[in-house]
Order: sequence, then C-alpha cells, then structure tokens
Amino acid sequence: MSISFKHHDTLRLFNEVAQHSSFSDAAESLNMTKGAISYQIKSLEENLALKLFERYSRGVELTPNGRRLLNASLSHYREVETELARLRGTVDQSLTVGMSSYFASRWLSPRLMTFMQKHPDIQLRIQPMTQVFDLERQGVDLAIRWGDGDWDDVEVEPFLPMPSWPVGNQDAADCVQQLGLERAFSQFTLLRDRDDSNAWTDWFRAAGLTHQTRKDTLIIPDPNVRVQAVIDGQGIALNDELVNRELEKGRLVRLSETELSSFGYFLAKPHKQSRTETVDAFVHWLHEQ
Amino acid sequence: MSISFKHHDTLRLFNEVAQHSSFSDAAESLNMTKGAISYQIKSLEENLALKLFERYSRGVELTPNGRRLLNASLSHYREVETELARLRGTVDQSLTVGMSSYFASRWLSPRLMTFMQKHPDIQLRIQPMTQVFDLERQGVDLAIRWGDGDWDDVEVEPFLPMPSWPVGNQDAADCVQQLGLERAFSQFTLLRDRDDSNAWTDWFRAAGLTHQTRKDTLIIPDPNVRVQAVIDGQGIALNDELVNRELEKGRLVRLSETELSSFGYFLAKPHKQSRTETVDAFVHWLHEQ
DNA sequence: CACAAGTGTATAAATTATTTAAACGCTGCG
DNA sequence: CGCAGCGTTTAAATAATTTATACACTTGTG
Repeated sequence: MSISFKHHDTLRLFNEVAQHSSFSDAAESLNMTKGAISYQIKSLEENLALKLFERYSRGVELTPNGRRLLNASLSHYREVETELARLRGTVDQSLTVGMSSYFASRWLSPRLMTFMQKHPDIQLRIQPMTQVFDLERQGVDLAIRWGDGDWDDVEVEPFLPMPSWPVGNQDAADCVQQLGLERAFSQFTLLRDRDDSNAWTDWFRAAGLTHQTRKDTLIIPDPNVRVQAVIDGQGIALNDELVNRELEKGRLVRLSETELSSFGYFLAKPHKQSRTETVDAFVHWLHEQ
Repeated sequence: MSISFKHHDTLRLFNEVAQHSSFSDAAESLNMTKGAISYQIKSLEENLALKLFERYSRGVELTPNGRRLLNASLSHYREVETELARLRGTVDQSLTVGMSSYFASRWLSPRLMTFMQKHPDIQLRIQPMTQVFDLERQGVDLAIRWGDGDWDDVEVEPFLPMPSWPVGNQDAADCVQQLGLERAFSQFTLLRDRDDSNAWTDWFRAAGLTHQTRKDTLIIPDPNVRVQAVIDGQGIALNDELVNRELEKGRLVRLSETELSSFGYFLAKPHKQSRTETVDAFVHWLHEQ
C-alpha cells in the first residue's frame, strides 16, 4: 500500500538495540520496557521477513542477516543525524550544567566523551559553581549538587549516592592515632563548604561524638580548594571517594570508618524548566553512568 | 527522553514529499490525505526547529535548509533501502504480472522504469500470457486483461478504459472506401483473440450492422501477432490506441469511427491472493500512470 | 469585482500503533 | 529442584496518526 519503506524508525531502534547483548539491557538504556523492544523487533522482523536476532536464554545475538543489516544501516543513520545536528547548529541546542569544579574534574570529565558522542548536536557548557543557589539567575539548566537532597528551591532528583567521611593529611592521621578520634577532632579546624551546612553536625552525630559549633570553622566553598587546604594542613574536611587519587598517594588519609551515608550527589532543576529536551538527554545519560 | 533520533520515518516521508511541488500532489501519490502530509511535515519542522517548506498559494517549495536536508538524507535512506532489498533478495519478494506481450511492449515497457525506481526491492517478472485464465496455475499474481471486465473467475478491477475500433491495412481501407463499411466488412476475415470472444459481436451491434458468425474467423491470441497479420492483409482486427505507431506510419488504418467504448484493460487478481504487498504496490503504481 | 478552483491549515473523531505492566515459559546454574 | 535472568505474550492504557470536514487564503477568470 505504501510508496516508500516506512520502518526507518524501527530499523533505527534495531541499530540501537543491536549494540546491547540483551533486550532487557537495551530497554534500560533506551528508557523503554523490554516488552516494547520485543514488540518492535518482532514487528521489524515480520515486516522484513528476516530474522535479525537469535534468542538465547541469556540474551540475544545478531544473526548474520542482522549483522549485515546493522553494518549497512547504522552509518547511514548516523550521517543523517549528524547532518541534522549541523543544520540545527544555528538553533539553540545548548545545555548549561552547573557543578563544582571538584565534581567536574574528578567524576564528570573522564566520562564526558561518551555523552558528546551520543549527542554531537548538544552544545554542553560546564558551569563551575560554588554558589549552588539561584540556578536560573546563573543561567544554569541543571545543577549537580552535593548534600542530603533536602532542598526546597529546586526540583531534586537523587543521582549518585556517595558516602562522605573525614579526611586529613598525614599529620592529622598521626594525631588521631595518638590522641584518639574525639580529642584529635576537637583540635582540628573543620573545613566546611557553606555557612549553614549541617554536614559536620550530621557526621558527629553518626559517629556518636559531641560537636560544638566553633567560630573558627573555615568555610571553603570550592571542594578542590578545600582538598588542597586539607593537604596543606589547614584542617580536616568531609570528602568522598572522589579523592581516591589523593588517598592512594598518601596525600590524604581517611580518618574514620564512620560515614555520612545519606549524602551524595543530586540533580537539581530550576522549577521553571527550560531546554527540557537537552536536559532530559543529559539526565538520562547521567543515570546510565 | 529518547536516546536516538526517532523521526526517521517522518524524515523519509519528507524526502518523498519534497519531490512533489505541493502537499496535495504528494498526498495523492503517496496514498495519503493532504491533512496527514501537512501534519507530518509540521511535526517534523517543529521537532527539528527548522522550516523545511515555504508555503505558497499554489504549492510548496523547499527552503534552503529543506533542500540541504533532502540532499543529505535521501541518498542515505535509499542506500539503506537498497541494502534491505538485497538482504531480502533471498526471500520471495517477487511479483509476476501476466499480460499480453502487446500490452507489455506498447504500454508497460516505456513506463516501467519509474516502478523499478520506486520499488527497487521488488523483483518484477512480466509473464507474457495469451491464455488469460488459470492465473494461479501459471503462477501469476496479477494479470492485465483486455476486454469488457465481465469475468467471474477472478477479482476484477477497472484499470485503463481504452476504446477499440476496427483496423486494417491500406488495402482494406481502400476496400471500405469503395464498397462501404457493411459490404467491405462482410468480405474481410475477422481476426479474433479468443474463440469465445464477443468483441466483434459487440462492435457490430454498436455500429448498427448485422454480424453473422463465420467459421473462417481466424483466432490469433497474441495481439502483436494479430497486428502483424492485419498488416499482412490476413484480415481486420479490433485494436486500440496502442497501435498509434502503426497508424502514424500508415501501416494500419482505422476503418470506422464506431468504437467499443466499454472495452479496455482490467486488473485481474486470483481469488486466492498471494504476495499482497507487492501486488498492492504494483496496482497502486499502475493507477498513478 | 465576484467567484471558482486551487492551495495549506485547523479541528475533532476515528483509527492504528505503541507502550506498559504483569504474568508466563524457557534456560542455565548452583 | 528452585532461583535468577531472559524474551514473549496479553490486555489495557496511552499516544500517534489519519481522516473527513470546514476554513482561510491566493490566483486567475469571467
């Protein structure tokens, strides 16, 4: 009845699915249910009268025909999409994500490549933010915040739970060795990220220690700077596994097994959403990581 | 929300539409309504945030972006489709259409190219048929029959009305000049296509002449052979405008203005349909001609 | 200057396609 | 033998597309 092949979308989906080793896997990555994948692939196979996947109990595998089809089509779709991206280049297809330079350099940066590959059309800007509020004012479409997720000014979505624990330099560690945790900690300057942060309070509670708020607490908003301050003996700070590099080299030492398990990284979107398409693409990619 | 561009079908449709100069025109050719075309193109333009067509009161025209997109995508889709056709080659994607070699050479052949372009995946076989019955036995999926459409053994669909009239060679024409129609015709051998054909009977009735069935009527099933027989003076036959070539060269002469207007070409499908997809594609193409 | 004929668009209803969630059946593994 | 993980099936919900129709607009024509 039709004049031109009209299963390109299904075929494009097949291309995507073919890069996973199971429908379930593909479904998760593509934000679909395995039922939908199964349905689509089945309908494609019926339309083409070609079996594309061999089904096994542990997953699927391309048939020779499937492999051939993949080879023959993927590059073409990519080219069309690339040209499309180029055509849209003039249009605002950008995305500004705010986060600490700490998170940017230690977590995001090594992973960013795959996002760029998947979305060559999105112009991504990483906005270093120490001030985590007023996203809209800063022109940020999405922020990655560290904390316990209890914020009202934005839409919050859990992203990457990552416990924090106190770190110090070798001197601090020695001090803990000699005096014990409680006495040593009372001597240290507690480096904080914000004025009103309750992270230290929470940690002391978790560790079963008393914590008197002290005036001489040093506030260093930028975690990278804070890490350097700890190394330089300015005090101790709460950090997470993103400082593994420093821990391995012995420049930082974990001072206690007690950790703030409810802390981690959260996604914060301004209530007045903008550029939802690119934001969604980025958020989805984040969850894949 | 999605991981890959999923408007390839719409884009493919755009490619098709772009080859017409109006949505209405495209709609007809694609078996859709103009509303559907309009909707699809609009949604594509919104998704891409690109204007693809300039709308004028007499039709549409590609914008520069649209032209660029067409250039960038059509060849890719074609290649995918071609490879697909190749892959399916092992599968039965053929279509056998039966017709007289007369119709095949004089009508179909010059038009066939566009069908091949539109459906590179369909392996088309033209089966010359003199015996127009028993389609299934002959492995014919569709037949183009000449006649008045009054057959019971198949599903009949009108296709190309084409009046027939008597033709003879120059000698016969001269004879008609001298003797008048009725007397001349009574002397001629009437060449027929089938034993039981009522075409001549109908024509005599239409011309207001009496027609006595004569034993010496010559049956020549193949119209091409029949045409040659007429040229060679074997008799006269009923033919249609497909012999224009011979008329122009004077090798044949139309002997009367009276015509069999209800005759023409009909599509005949066996009741037990097979390969409906390719048959439908071919039928649709036929109606476009 | 009206108007018929040709556009594309807008709308609501009908239809079709897709997705979901849940239950299922299968296979391999411990 | 039971469990975990896989793809499939199913019916219901949802989304997308198509149709039919009315509409607004332009153009050429009487």
